[in-house]
Amino acid sequence: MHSPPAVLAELPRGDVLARDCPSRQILQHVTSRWGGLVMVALGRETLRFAQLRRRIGGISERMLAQTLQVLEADGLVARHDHGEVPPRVDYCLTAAGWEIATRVFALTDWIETHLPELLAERAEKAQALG
Amino acid sequence: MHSPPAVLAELPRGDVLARDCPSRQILQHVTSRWGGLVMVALGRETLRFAQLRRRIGGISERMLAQTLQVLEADGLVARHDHGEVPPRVDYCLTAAGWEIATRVFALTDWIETHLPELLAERAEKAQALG
DNA sequence: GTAAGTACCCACATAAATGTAAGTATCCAA
DNA sequence: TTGGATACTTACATTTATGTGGGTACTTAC
Repeated sequence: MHSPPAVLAELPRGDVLARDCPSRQILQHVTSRWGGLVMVALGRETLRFAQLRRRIGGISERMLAQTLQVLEADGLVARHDHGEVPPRVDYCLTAAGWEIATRVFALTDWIETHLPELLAERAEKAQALG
Repeated sequence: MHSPPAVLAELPRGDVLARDCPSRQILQHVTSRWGGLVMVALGRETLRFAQLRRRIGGISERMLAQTLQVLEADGLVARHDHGEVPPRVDYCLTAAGWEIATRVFALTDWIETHLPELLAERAEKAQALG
C-alpha cells in the first residue's frame, strides 16, 4: 500500500482560480492574443511558418515565432524542421494540443456564429449610454 | 423576394483569423487574463463584487471592476444594483454569457484535469535543452 | 469611537505585450 | 542580377495591461 509519487500527489488537479496554480500559465498561453488563433489555424491542418503568418491576419513575424515557441515548450505544438535550404519547417498540433484546440475552436466558433447578435447587443447598450 | 438588412448581410458570420473582424474583440475580452476567470467564477453562481474578488485569487479591485465593465458592455454579464446602502451589487451571466462561459469552462477544465501530464511534458522539454 | 466591510473610482507608476525595421544565408525565377 | 521567397533573430520604440495606494459615503460590529 504505497502512495503515488510526491509530485503527483501534490498536483492531483489544477485550479485556475487559485493565484499561483501553473494551470493559469498554460491557459494564458492558449488564450493569449495570438496563441488561440495559432491553435485554431493549426487545428485545420499542418502549416509552415509563412503559411501560418498569412492565415492569421495581422500577426507579425516576431509574435508568430514567439507564440510558436511558447506553445512548443508547453508541448502543444510540434515543430518539424526538414533541415533543407532554403529552410522548410512545419508545425502541427500534438495530442494534447489537439484536445485544447478543439475546445478553443468551440469557443471561437460560437462567437463567430453569433457575432451579429453580440454586436447588436453591444450597440444597444452603447446607445443607452451615449 | 427581399434581402436581409444590409448590416446583417455584411456580417453573416465572424472570422477570428481575419485581421479586423470584431469577433476578435469579444474573444479577447473573454480570454483576457481576468476575463476568462470571471466567466468561470460566474458560471457557478451569481456573485457580488467582493465575493468575486475573493474567489479569483490575485485579482485587484481595479482589474475586477474594469473586466466586469467590459463583459457587461459586451452583454455577457448582467449587473444588478440593489440600490442599497451600503452598496449591494451582484453579477451573473446573461444567456449569451452562459454559452460562452460553458465553452471557456470546457477549456479550463481540461487543462486543470491534465495539468500533471502537461507539466511533466514541459519539464522534459526544458531538461532536453538545459 | 474605532475598525472593518461594501462597491467602487482616480491618479500615478511600472511591467508586459506588441510592433517596426533591419539583418542572416540560401535558393529560384525573371 | 535583381527581386522575392524561406524561417527566423535582434535591437529598439511604443502601446497596452496591470498593480498600488488613496479616497468616497455609509453601515454594522466591537
